[in-house]
Amino acid sequence: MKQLECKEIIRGLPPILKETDTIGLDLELSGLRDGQLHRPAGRLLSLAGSFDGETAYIVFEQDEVPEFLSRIEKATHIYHNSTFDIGHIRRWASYLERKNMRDTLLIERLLWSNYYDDFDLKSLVRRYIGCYMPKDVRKEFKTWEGAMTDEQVQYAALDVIGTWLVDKEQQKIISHTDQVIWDKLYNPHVWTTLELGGFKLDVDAWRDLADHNQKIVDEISEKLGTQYGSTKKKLVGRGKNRHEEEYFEPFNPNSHPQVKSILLTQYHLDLESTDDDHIRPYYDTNEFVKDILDYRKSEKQVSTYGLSFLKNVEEDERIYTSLNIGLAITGRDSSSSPNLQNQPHDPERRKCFVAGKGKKLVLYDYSGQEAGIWAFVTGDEQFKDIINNGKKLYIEVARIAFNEEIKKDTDRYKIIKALVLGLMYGLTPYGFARDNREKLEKFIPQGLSSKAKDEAILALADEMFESFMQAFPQSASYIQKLTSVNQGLSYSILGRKCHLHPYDRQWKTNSLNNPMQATGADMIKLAMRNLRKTDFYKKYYPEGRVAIILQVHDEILTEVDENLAEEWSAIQKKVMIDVAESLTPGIVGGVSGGIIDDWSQKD
DNA sequence: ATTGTTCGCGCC
DNA sequence: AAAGGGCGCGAACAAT
Repeated sequence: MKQLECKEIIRGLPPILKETDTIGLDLELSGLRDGQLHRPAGRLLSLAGSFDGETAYIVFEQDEVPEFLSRIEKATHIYHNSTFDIGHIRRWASYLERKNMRDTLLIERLLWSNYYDDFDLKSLVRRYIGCYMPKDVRKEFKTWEGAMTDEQVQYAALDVIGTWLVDKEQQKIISHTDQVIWDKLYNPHVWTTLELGGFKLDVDAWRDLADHNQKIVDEISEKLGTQYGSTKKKLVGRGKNRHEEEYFEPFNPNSHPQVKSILLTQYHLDLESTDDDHIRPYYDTNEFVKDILDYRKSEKQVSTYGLSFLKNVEEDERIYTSLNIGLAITGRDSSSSPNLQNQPHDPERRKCFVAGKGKKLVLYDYSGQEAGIWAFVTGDEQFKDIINNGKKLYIEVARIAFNEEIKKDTDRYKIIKALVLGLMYGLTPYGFARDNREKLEKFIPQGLSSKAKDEAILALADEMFESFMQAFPQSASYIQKLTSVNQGLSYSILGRKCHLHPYDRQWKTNSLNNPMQATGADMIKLAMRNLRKTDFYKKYYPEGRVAIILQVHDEILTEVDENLAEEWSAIQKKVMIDVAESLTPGIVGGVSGGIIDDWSQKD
């Protein structure tokens, strides 16, 4: 394959550009913190730009950044992964939200989500330009000191040439809907994301938790290590002295092969997996299983959520996550470095995430977001009635589909909840029966043989599915419609695409799941954008008195000065509800939450 | 030694 | 044959 070329490199500032110009831009930095590339650390190596796909202009001093930007102010700016570049550029120059900005990475995801799985610039240059783009030089930047070499300058130049060329091709194929989604949702979301505040952590409390769990881990590890360890032989020494020596290798509870082996040889349990679902049933009757599960629980707390997590805490005792915009195939944002979207629910854990001094947290989450979106996309009048009249979803479903009255938190309630949620995501009766075996068992005749029991459980699951379909014909026909023919594409309510591969055995479940998850993703992005557009935010964000901290898919967390909390809380609530009702008109939007001091509190 | 894959598990 | 979806992270294991 032909290598991507740059005709000319001009070391210096670009000319003044016009409104009709587009310029591909890229920063190179050295000394970025490992795994914290989004944080303001490191030294500027270069800022490069190309507005014709042939010539690259490049500067090396941070003092030149403002003048560079001022010369290209009128043009459309193109980045590949804009949050990185813009986040760093803002360290050296004022760089305010602009409409004429595009991002080849994010636009590629809008165009080809779940069709391609590589979205790096090199892949895009290969796909759109048919050229090879060498990337080896990039590794040198990490620790580079002093001026860039000619080879490195060449690399930086090719980056902006590639970005400019790819953008040109993307603009040829982008649909009107994609364009609207970019302009109205994704571009603003980039700027919103750039302004995420840090989440204050109670470091001492975090350490206490780590210590506590470490003790449990050590105890169980010691006990099991000795009890289930084995004697092995190894060769030691050299020449004539080389001989076999016996040694004791302790059992490692972290090793699934070892756990599996013990279960088989000592307890005659031949399981296909040692995960929670498979071994939990033996928790009360098998001490080994109990120890393993207790161990894993605490081990998780000391590994993922242990002392090493504290490397993410910065000098202000805050954690600044990186929000990866629309990275999931459904368009959800994910959080990394560290991931704050999967913090355990234990109150003790959540208590570590606190409001700063003189501040409050404001948290709202969409209540029953899935059900609302389901009611909208299916047009199911019964679902709409349940939601819009504030009735309890699972209790109503039980009444309508099964003609029974159930109470919250009973076994029957849990089963019906699992059925309803599962149906929206493409669950089959088989899967439903498998995952809810123990609960379903209580509703079949007792004293059956194990084979007859399996059959009875599956029959019950089938029957429940059938009853639901009969009772909710509009939902049933929606499911039927989406799973009978693969149209190749699935859409969010805003029209954001997800490709369904014809030979992917998951296409049916994706076609049911994607509109739900993707619309939820649109909703939360829109809500974040609209929060940022409020007068309140525009006034107080620059003063450091309010900031969005995090979104967790159906939940938005902000931090605000104590004396402004009531006002902001009302705004946040209204913005979130309005967004829901604008995306799913005819469905009453609902949120729950309020003002709190730490993340363990609901409101 | 370094890199990639799998498993298991935390969240919505 | 498999049998709701989407993520990120850490440990172990396998391969280079």
